[in-house]
Amino acid sequence: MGKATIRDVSRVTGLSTYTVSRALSGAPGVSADSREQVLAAARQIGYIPNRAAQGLRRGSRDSIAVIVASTANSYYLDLMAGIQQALRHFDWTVIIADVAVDGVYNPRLEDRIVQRLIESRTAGVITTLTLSSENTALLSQWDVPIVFVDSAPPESANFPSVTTDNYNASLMVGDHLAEHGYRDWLFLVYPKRWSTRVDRERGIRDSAATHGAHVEVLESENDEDSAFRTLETYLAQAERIPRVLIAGNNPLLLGALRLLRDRGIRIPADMAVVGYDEFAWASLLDPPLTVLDEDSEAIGRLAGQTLARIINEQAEAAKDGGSQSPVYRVEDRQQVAGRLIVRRSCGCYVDNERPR
Amino acid sequence: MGKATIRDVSRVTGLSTYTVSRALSGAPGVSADSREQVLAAARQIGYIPNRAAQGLRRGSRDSIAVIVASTANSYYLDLMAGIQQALRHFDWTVIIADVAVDGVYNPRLEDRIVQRLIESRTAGVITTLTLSSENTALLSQWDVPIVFVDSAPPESANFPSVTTDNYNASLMVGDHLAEHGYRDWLFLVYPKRWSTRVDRERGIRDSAATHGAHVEVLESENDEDSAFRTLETYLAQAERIPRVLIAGNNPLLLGALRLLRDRGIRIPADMAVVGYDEFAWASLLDPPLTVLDEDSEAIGRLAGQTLARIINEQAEAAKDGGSQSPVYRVEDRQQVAGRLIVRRSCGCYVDNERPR
DNA sequence: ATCAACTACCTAAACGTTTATCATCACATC
DNA sequence: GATGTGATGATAAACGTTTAGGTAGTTGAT
Repeated sequence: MGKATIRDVSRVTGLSTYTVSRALSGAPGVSADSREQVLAAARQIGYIPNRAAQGLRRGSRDSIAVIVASTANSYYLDLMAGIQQALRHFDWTVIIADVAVDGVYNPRLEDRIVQRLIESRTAGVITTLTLSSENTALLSQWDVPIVFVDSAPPESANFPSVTTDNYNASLMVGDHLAEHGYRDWLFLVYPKRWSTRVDRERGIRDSAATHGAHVEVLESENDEDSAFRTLETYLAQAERIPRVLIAGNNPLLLGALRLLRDRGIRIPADMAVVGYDEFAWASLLDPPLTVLDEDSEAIGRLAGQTLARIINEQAEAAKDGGSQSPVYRVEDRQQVAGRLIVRRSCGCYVDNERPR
Repeated sequence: MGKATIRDVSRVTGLSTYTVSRALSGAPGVSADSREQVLAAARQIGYIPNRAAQGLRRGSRDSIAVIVASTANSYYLDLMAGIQQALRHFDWTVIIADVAVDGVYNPRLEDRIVQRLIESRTAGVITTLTLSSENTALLSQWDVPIVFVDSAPPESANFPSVTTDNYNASLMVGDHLAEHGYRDWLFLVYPKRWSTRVDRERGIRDSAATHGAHVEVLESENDEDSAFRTLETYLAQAERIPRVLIAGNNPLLLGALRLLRDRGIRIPADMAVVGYDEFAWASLLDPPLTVLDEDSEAIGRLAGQTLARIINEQAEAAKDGGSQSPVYRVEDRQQVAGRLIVRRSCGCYVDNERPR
């Protein structure tokens, strides 16, 4: 049949819906006998509870949303894995909300999605980008906790955040390049909407300053094709090619590598290359790539744990008749250290990746 | 406040909840004046409808689930992009349900997730793996349409499916290898649970038979590490290394390439390599990889379109008092042609990837 | 025998919507 | 003046759960 309700179970067993409900949820106040009966009957008629009704009645919120802009970056896969890991033992459904259409960020879609999340009374949000202030406010108004990952939260409400320590990461990159003696760097980077940009750029600039290197910052849209074209245009008008290319993230790296290959620019002989974000194929490229590894799985795990804790505390407080709004702690602004994986594209001849 | 209900809007405007409801949904039977008032009031007090209540009352189902096993394969990204594209203009929420824990498929999790999908009265399911027959039956019982992508549906109910034409794809691979004169192939492949395995293997075997080549089929679990170890064990006991390695999918390819690099086996001089599934870095590897491209975005698009049509037809039929169960058509078993992208790992010296 | 304290269960009212049914009013028609 | 006809809106009953408040029945102490 396919649509048995709790009342059907009640009818079949001759017990009230109250008893059935308690029996099914494992709550006390039901004899072992009755419980047995209920479970048997439920199985027999194929009863499966209706989540919408449950949610409505208990005012429960049962899903968690991860907001991303264009999942095309494989970095999200690791992030998601971490999040799933942290939330595995809770009973939330994790949903991915992509605010990009055909790979490019779309503010109207962001609005629509946030609206939608509130409509379905989402329990919490993990966002990989700085949401519009309207949307942040809206979510807060509806008491939906937000955790920012690899993106800057608005200063206002000390929102929790988990971020790579991008500034120090950039210093590591810069210092390593300086050790090679390179003094002429090109930093190809995505727009400031992805706020990690700020710290990454600051680190690179500071490091350059320290070592007396010159750094050019070249902004591209956050996708492979834009990176290709931006770099193409830049090289066309540059007097000489920079000694080093630093790619702000994976898609940009990909676009850049394509261009360099087409141009026949040799790595690292003509131009050394360093990327942000480790990825599966990095060690198999020609040459193997030196990258700054973000450990996005750890970031995801941390974000998931933090969000879970906040939601649970919030539920606790609400049960005791306290405030509905989530409580954020100062120590929930967390940074995860990155690490530099040195391979050959920077000019080193070592390959420190161990086989597994 | 953050929890205005339709009754609050009703109170503020002095109109009944009936009128408010109709006004908000844009249904007829409300004067322009009242509608105006309602909208203004709703905005003013920050009313946002409660999806659970709506769903409960109208019995509507508003999300679509994509079931995958371990998203770690980047092929899913393209697939998802295609699905999202097809469903963009409908009002469903697309959720990803991963039935793998830490990257390995978990049958208990599959059960739990299907249960969950029914609890939340999911509108439809796209699955990338052949679900257990219990779960397929369960979903059918609850009238949830299922579309299988790159996986074999059970023969029973002529479920719709969208698949690469794996048999012909494998013939293409085999034929190309034969042209090179290779006669000793190793096919490294994932378990039969991912049912594309069957056609892929059949194609390879048939092609080998046609060309008088010998093919060894080596089964590994569906992840990088297993592939590495399986191949390692195989090579340890093999008399000589095969002339060709065909990797059944991306994670296996990755594991295999790692091993070959560690062993110092040169590609294609010692061993030619061909993979299934195109991916962004394929052309940048050393050597650039010859792969069979699946066009998973097209597959996703097709699957999304098909599912949308079926759900809508189902809703239509239900409205006219007809049957609730989805109607599947024979022509919804669709195949998408693959194409061989020839680069260098197979032994060819051309690189036919055009720069963009 | 009375009362208290359980246990096991029931009845009925919620939760926030949509909608079937009914009511009212204005106007036109005869 | 009686009647019909649309338009607009109100009332109340659903949808499938959970749960507050209550009622029996049993047991044990007094």
